[in-house]
This record gives sequence, structure tokens and C-alpha cells, in this order.
Amino acid sequence: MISCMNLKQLSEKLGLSQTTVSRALNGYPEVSEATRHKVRKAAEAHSYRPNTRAKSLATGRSMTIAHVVPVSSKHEMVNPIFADFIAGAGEEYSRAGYDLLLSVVADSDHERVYRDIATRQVVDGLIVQAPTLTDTRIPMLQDLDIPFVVHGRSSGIIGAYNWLDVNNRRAFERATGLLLDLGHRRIALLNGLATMDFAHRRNDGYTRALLERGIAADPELIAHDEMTENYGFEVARRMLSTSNPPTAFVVSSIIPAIGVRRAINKAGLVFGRDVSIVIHDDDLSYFRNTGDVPLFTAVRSSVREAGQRCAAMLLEIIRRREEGLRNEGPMQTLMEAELTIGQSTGPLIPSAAKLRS
Amino acid sequence: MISCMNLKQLSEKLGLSQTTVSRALNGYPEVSEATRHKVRKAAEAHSYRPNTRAKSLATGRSMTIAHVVPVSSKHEMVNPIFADFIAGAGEEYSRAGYDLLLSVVADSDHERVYRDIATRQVVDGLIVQAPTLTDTRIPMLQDLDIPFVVHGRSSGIIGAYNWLDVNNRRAFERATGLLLDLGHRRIALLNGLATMDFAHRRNDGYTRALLERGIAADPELIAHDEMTENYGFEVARRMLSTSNPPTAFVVSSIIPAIGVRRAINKAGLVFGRDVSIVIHDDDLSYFRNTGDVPLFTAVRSSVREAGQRCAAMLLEIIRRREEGLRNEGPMQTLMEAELTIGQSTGPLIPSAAKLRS
DNA sequence: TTGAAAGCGATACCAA
DNA sequence: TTGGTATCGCTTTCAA
Repeated sequence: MISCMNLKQLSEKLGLSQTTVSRALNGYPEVSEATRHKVRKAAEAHSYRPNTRAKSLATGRSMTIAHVVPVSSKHEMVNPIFADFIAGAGEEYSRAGYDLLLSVVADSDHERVYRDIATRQVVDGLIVQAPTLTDTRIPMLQDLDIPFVVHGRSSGIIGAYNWLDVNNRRAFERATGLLLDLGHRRIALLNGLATMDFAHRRNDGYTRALLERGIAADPELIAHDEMTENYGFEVARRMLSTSNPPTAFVVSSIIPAIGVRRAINKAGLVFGRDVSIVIHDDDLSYFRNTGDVPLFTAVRSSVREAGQRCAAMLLEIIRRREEGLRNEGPMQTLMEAELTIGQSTGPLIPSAAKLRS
Repeated sequence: MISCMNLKQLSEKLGLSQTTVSRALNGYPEVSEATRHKVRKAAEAHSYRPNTRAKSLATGRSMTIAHVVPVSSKHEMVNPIFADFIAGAGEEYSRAGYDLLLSVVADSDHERVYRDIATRQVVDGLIVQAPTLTDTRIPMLQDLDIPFVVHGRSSGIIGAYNWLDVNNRRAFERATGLLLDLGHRRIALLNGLATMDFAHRRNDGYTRALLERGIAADPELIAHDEMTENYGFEVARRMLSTSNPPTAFVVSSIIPAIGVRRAINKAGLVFGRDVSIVIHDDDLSYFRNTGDVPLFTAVRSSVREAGQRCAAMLLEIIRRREEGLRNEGPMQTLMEAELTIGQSTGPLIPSAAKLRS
């Protein structure tokens, strides 16, 4: 069994003070090179690692960032897209020597959890996921004066805050427009929960594209809910069984899109051949591509990039604050969504037979 | 701006000692009810939260568990199945007042990261993911004497350790057997990396099912690699273009299975109709079902359960150790895999036209 | 260039 | 039932 040693033991072994050893290991300039070398070698030999808890208590910085991942209280599911977002962020953190604290939390009591994390002083900053139209976490965190970056935006909030978002409105406008240009007239929108800010923006883009062509949005073709596979299935089945079914679906996430496919099969239709087109997107990016890009992969790497950039922003904000530059203004990044249509989306042109009007 | 107060300030405000306030809040019996009530009210009013770092330094327990998620250094991807595993575990942790520290790490230097986490004393225990055939992390962590649970097993390790695994061998034996019973004779196996312990066990089960029917496994029909969408696509395309293609695929994860479908489409074949059957599983469970179960959803909830149970085991191990019961023997759980065949797997019976032998 | 000592914010032992 | 004080392991200021 290996017992791990602390600073005191190491310094005694070296016949030096704790101060000197600490300075040597942390790269302070006032240590002689000879001493530093000796200390480094000894630390290596005994595989000394400073106790993180003690270190952070002494420095006042925990070198930890919190992410709170909402798990649906209704479906006990997390959006798997978070995995990629966190992978991207996590990479950035470990590069900078930060740890990542993950809270998996029912979406009902988010605010309490955020307040808790902030006031327990367990992290140096945090990422706010899945903001609603008017998200109370934002003013609360501002009040607590802890660095944070919102992944997404909250339209109802007045003041400025740091965010990274994708241009959801334009992305959905373009996607819907693409389908319209191909001749589709009955296009369904399977969106996320209506309380979510992104869902609102996506609705906007969708409606705008229709209006540009003089088409009024049909409320029968718009659905809002948590983005589960079953949601996609149920809604698509219902819509497909009406007398005037959609010929295309715009789906807000890859998960319900799987359900939509299932409904299409079940209705005896063949996806991408004679009935309908599904364009799904993930939580962040949109699709356009000519060729053979595996859609699933394209989505994932874009989310990963978002995570990376969010993390980088947050670390930069923390850095600035430590240097006393607190009035630099908010950091705000709008990722322009790329439209990618991969092979797995199916062919773009629906058969004339089924295309109405 | 809200400034958060510490124990000292709170106790001064109350005219009590820090000791008493601490005791009152932590439920020690030797505090009078009147005092406790007063303290509780004041703490509530000022929304006092003990500083986690100080607390854990003083108690010696960090109330944090680490998970290390491998991100492929080759493909920069994490297995999305981890999201569900962690969701399950995270739920268990927050129930018990534990935090979850997540390390996203290139699969190349896993051992260093594990050693680091253990020796920095930042967590009370950890979960080992994706063990290889002879995983060096296991003896190392035993050496460091830190509580851990392995998600999976490592066949090459001699001593006993705590693990939770699924019966991979039997699951793949049954799955392959099912296809054989349906008349398939050319069944491909798309497995994970050959270094992984689970891949080895799955190979075993697959081979065994074939041998039981007197069929020798064809090495041309077996593939090992990281489970990406593209891997599934490339391998399936290659296999389908030979003169003696498979009529069914057994795929080790849902991600490459998406690629397999794409390859099937590309070859001009229709999945589940006239050519082939894909049975995929996730990292933990297997599929059987008559009806309309959305496969994707079934997988996910089983992984979630595994995460929950792993976490519960670990917390129990930590609890026992704190009570000094260190020689209780290892905890080992074998989840019997359930075979679920959902609608999205496609029909089970391939058309006679394409079924050879 | 080195070291002694005072924090950081809690817990826990020992007295009162 | 309460309070004083040492302690956890490290950083950091101040003196030498």
C-alpha cells in the first residue's frame, strides 16, 4: 500500500522549510535553481501531489468549474448531446488545470442547486445550460457575483451577461426555406419545450420562412415537448394519420427524429423515398451538406466545439477577474449555424406522387 | 450583490461560539433545542452555507466521487452511453449529498489521471470505466487504498475487486443464437476494440453460439474497433460488397449500428426488409421484445440503472470503510442481460430470397 | 535565497 | 450545554 506524503513530510525529508518547497514546486522565481532541482526530484520520487482541498482553501480558488445537467423529471432522461458538450468543455478545463464538477439534477429545482453550488464556494465559475425564456438563474448568479457563461440565451433578461449561442432563428429559417424551395408545403415542426428560449427562436425562424412565401403556419403541424424518442414517434404518427399529413418534418433534435423515422415506417411509408423528409438538428447546429457526411457525427463535433468555446470563455472571464479587469463588458458569441444535410437525412426531393399542393 | 457569510461571522452575529453554531447546524445532540432553533433560523435568514473546501479539509472527507470518461484520442468522441450512466450515478450521489467530479481524458494516459485524482485527495472514491483485458488501473488503485468500483471486469486481474458488469458472453450468445434460429448463417460481428474486456467476452458468446450449431466463425465477418458511426459504415460496406455477404449484423453499440444502416441503404438494400437484420446493443444491456418498445429508449434506461447501482455500491463501500468494516469481501454484481428486440431493429425474418445456405 | 508564522474556514477534542 | 483551541495541508506575508 502506498501512503501519500504531504508538504510537511516532504520538506522534512529534504531538510528545507515548507515555504521553500512550496515555492520551488510552484515556480516562484526567488528559489535557487539548485534547490528547485533537488525539490523537484524528491517530489517526483515520492510522487508528491499537493492536497487539493488544502490548496484551494489557502488560495481561495478551487480550480473547479460546475456544469449542471438537467435530467427530465418527467422522463428521467438527459439529452445525450450534453455528453459531447461536456467532452469539449472538459478538454479545455484539463488543459488549463481545472476540474469539472457535474451536477445531475431534476429540472424542477434548478435554481436551488445553482444557488447552492455558488454559495458553498466549491467552484470558481459555472455554465448555465438550457435557459428558459426568462431565466431566473441569470440575475441570481449576477447577484452572487460568481463568473458564469450561459449556453444559449434568455430573451426576457434585460441586463447583459456572458453567453454563447447558435443562431437558432436563422438556422430554422434556412432549413424550412430549403424544404419549401424543394416544393414542400406541409412542413411539420417538432420543437422542444415551449418554455425554452431556443424553442422560441426556432419557432420564429420556421414561421418567418413560411411567411416569406406567403404561407401561414398551421398550428396542427407544430408540436412542443421534451425531446424524447417517443415524443417524435407519437407526434409524427398522429400527424401522418390525418387527412392532410405533412410531407416533411423539421425536428429539433436527433432523438425525437429517431422516433419520427419509426412512425414513418409504421405508417408503411419509406423515409426519404416516397413520403417525407426529416431534417433534424441537435441543440446547437444545423445541417447542410452535399455528400456523404455522417449526420450524427457532424452534429456531435459541432456540439463539442460549443462546449470547448463556452469553457474557454469562462476561463478567460475568471482570468480577467483575477487581474482586476472586471469592467470589460460581457462576452457574447453567436455561432452561425451551418446547414448540413447528410446521407442519413435521406434524399432531399420527395416523390411527386406524395407531394401535395 | 450578495456576500456570503462564514461561520465566524454567523456566530458573532448570534453571540455564540463557532463550535456551538457548527454543532447546532450539524445536528449534534448536545445543543439545546432553543439554541439550535435560533441558529437554524439565523443561518436560513443569511442563507449561510458552509464552505465546502474548509469542511472537507477539516473532516478529511471530500464528499466527492470521480468518474473518468475516456475520450478517444483517435476520434475525439465520447461514447454517448456515458451520459446515461453518469445521469444514473449522479442521481444516487446527490441523494447522498455527494458531488461528482468528472474527468474527460484522452484514453492514452488513463493511468496517470487515475493516480493523480487518487493522490491529490480530491475525492473519496472513484469509478473505473471501460476496463481492458488486464487493466493496470485496478492493482494501482488497490495499492493507493482508495475505494473504487469497476464498471465491467478485467479478466486478466487475479485478485478480487468490486465490479458491476453485464453478462456479455451470454447476451451475445443468445443474440447470435436468435439469428441462427431464424435461419441466418452469415452473421457479422461488429465489436469494440479488441483490448477491451467486454469485447473479448462478446466474441466468446458469439463464437460459442456458432459452435453450438457446428458453424465455425468466419474471421472475415468479425471486426474490432472504436465504436464510431463511420466504423459501422465502412465495415458494413466492405462486408456487403463481397461475394458472400452477411445477412445479419450483430453490432456492439448503437452508434456504429447507425453507420451499418447507412451502408445498407447505400448498397441499395432495405434494412429489415430484404437483406439483413441489425441487432445492436449498448454497453450494458441486450434486447428482446415482442412489441413496440423504442429500442433506443430501452437501452438508455438500462445503462442508467447500471450507473445508479455502481454508485450505490461505491457509497456502500465508503460507508463500510468509515465504520471500520474493511474486510467484508468484494462487492460483485452481474446484471443478467435482457434480450430486447424493438421495432426499430426491424423485422426479424429476412426474406428467403436473400438468405443463403 | 530561505524560514517562521499567520491565515484560509471549517471540525473536534478537552475543559469548564 | 457551551466555549477555547488545536488541527487539516497548503499559500503567502514579513523578517532575516
